[in-house]
Amino acid sequence: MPELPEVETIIRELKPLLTGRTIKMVEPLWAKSFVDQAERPVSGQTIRQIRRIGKYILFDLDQSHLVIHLRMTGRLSIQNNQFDLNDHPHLRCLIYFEDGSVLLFEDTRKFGRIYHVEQAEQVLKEVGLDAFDPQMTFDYFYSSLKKRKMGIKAFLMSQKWIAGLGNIYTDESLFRAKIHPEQLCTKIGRKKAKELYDAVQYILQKAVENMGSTISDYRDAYGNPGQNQLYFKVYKRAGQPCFNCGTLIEKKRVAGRGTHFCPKCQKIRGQE
DNA sequence: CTAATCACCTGAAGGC
DNA sequence: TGCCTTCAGGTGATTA
Repeated sequence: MPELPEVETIIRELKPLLTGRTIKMVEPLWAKSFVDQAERPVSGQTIRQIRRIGKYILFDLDQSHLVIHLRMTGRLSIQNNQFDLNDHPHLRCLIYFEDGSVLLFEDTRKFGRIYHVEQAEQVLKEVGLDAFDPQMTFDYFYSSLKKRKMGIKAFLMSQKWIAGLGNIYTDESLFRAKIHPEQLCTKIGRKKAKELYDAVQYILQKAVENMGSTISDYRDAYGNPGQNQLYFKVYKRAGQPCFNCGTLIEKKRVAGRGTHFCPKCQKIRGQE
């Protein structure tokens, strides 16, 4: 479910509410949801900083880190008082704070994880620079792109060279840049790559402004859906006319994922 | 190195 | 109504 814009929305909401709070204890309700790989106990530590790298949420504690990935259906929310367990059938982990508040981790499909580690790198070793990292310049983007002998969709999705894009925003970015998802990276010239870089920044920024996209499961920390799904140009629009040219949007499996694109606007090119 | 296929899970939707 | 298949905002392991 959540890609960069959804995760960004959630951490912006959690930051003022949780920074400075001290953890009393963590209670996993589904054992796999909480992975404790740290020597030091999590209890008694205070959240000093909340940040994000790609789709990962990081709580920097005094001596260690909580690294959270929501995968497909994970949700985080804060309950300040008594909450009714009956309202949360997919509750997987609870983080209790000294002041009486509780962070709920709900996750229907049980793919999400909360890692407790001494070093965040233990979890993030395969994750590249965040799409919004100041070091993610066009030159950086293009130099990693032109070396890869893979399709452009696989490149954008991998998280290794640019972190934060998932299936929705990859398809939307490629449509905006008018690049076919199976276009080989090595065949994308500097000019076209710049259009893609700009498209990625634009698409992600607009999605953050719209508080993320909700297809079915995604909710922010207050339980609200996003609004960005109202602005999709290709995602979930198979069989509907392209907003540019009227050609029907196609759906095809690319890089293992259902991929939406306009066959006329997004042609595979030999070079450009 | 890259691509493809599972695996991990649950629930919704469509076909018959 | 019910059964079966397919699909889903993700990633990690394994196999060609």
